[in-house]
Amino acid sequence: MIIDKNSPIPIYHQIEEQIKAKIENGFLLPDDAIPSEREYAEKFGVSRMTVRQALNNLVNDGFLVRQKGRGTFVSKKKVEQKLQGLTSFTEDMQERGMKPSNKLVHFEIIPAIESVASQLDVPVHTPVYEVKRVRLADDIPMALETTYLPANLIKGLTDEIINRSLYQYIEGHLKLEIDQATQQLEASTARESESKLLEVEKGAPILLILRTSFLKDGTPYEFVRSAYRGDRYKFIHQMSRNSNQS
Amino acid sequence: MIIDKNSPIPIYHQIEEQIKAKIENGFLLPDDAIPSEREYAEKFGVSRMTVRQALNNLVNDGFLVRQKGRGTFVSKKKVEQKLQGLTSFTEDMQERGMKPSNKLVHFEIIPAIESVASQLDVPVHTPVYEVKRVRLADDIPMALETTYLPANLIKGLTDEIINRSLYQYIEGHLKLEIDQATQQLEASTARESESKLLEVEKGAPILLILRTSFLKDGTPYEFVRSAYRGDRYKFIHQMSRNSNQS
DNA sequence: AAGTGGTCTAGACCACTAA
DNA sequence: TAGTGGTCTAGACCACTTG
Repeated sequence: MIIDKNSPIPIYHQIEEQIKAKIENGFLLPDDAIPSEREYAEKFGVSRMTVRQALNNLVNDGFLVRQKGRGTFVSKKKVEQKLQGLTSFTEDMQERGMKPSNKLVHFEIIPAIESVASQLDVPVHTPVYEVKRVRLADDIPMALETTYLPANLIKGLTDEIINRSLYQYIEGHLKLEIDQATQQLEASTARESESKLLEVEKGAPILLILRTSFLKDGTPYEFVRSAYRGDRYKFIHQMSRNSNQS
Repeated sequence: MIIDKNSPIPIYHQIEEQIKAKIENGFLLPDDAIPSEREYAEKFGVSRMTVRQALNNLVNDGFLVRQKGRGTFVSKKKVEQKLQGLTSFTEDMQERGMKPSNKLVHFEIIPAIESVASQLDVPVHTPVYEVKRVRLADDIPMALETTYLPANLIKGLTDEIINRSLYQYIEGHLKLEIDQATQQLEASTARESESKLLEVEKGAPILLILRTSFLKDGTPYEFVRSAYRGDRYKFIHQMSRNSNQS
């Protein structure tokens, strides 16, 4: 382990990366004590505060745990933040080791009904794209997904773009910055029309996911209603305690 | 604003709390610039590094945003974070404006079966508390919840503690630091036994939530299986696109 | 008693932004 | 050019844990 004091990369960041690498490569194992802050400071020829800045970042990222009077230790898990964050159906299935595919049921511009308009924060009857797809995993139906997009925001949409990647079109071509989404999950049972497309019995368990997605400036750009087969899909999700204690 | 240098509470924490209070009380509004680090240092008669530690914590908690060369500003949102993070049933129902209550079905120490043992990362047959409760909202059944806790970690549990607040006992009395949890959500239908306790028809939609919760050092301390009534409960959840860039 | 992380000081130079 | 946050130093005393 060696650092370059003349590098434009901050020293604390260099230290951080090297310790992180040791953890990820297995040179440092869970529950191992790492050298003390003073040891690192001497070894690298830097001040202890600089070492602390590196360690603080690793603690915040969940790689290390401090214990007063004892030392600093490698975290037990660092449960990978995998399925965190906004993922598309395609990304989601790939994470799960399945092959995603689509069947476009229909694609058209319609005037927004009230429930859609309110989610997208536009007046009722504003033109919106309605995209209805059966989502397959390993060629078996997984979900029935209906997406609504404001036509004046997501311009020039074609069925070809949808089949390639909607997110890439929005971020890459339209240069809009996707920020976050709110989801609602609830249990339901398959309606007649859904049961046929999903190839399950009528009344079979369905996981309904309603998602409204926003751009960086807060504009909603997408409202999605997905009906997942209860027998095939589990939604997985991580959350932390300290996100909002005040 | 004034700080007490002789207080056992660290100075940076005192500064932190006072700035946070100003934001929450509306004395500092979103996009407002706060005084510079040097101004704070002089005003409080402390070093700039101490001020920085306070501001860093507020930045990490999402209250402030730094901009190189410009200054430090109050975050736009911070309201959004609501139903984020790990919440108890009690907190969850209160957020939703409902009155939470419990009915203890049973409470005992049993040897862990395989599925529970693997979630809690202990050998099979290790003693665990099993706590089964009907969770009510406005006096109507909302969920059937079964919690498993390793008996050698969560010591001295009584039904009274459970009825008060399990989390407060773990954090306040046992001094363990709760960190994060992984959840699995799936749609199912009510079994005979569940339908009776939840007061729904057999076969009614059920939202199953399986949660494994971890301490700061990565030790799992709790595995919970909750069966929520599909007709009464929706799980709400926010996520951002850039959650995991390192 | 020795070592650890937690807190804190009083400076310093840098890159960046704004006027 | 003046002011800001970003980085860094070389110390210090504290409370805590362990031998």
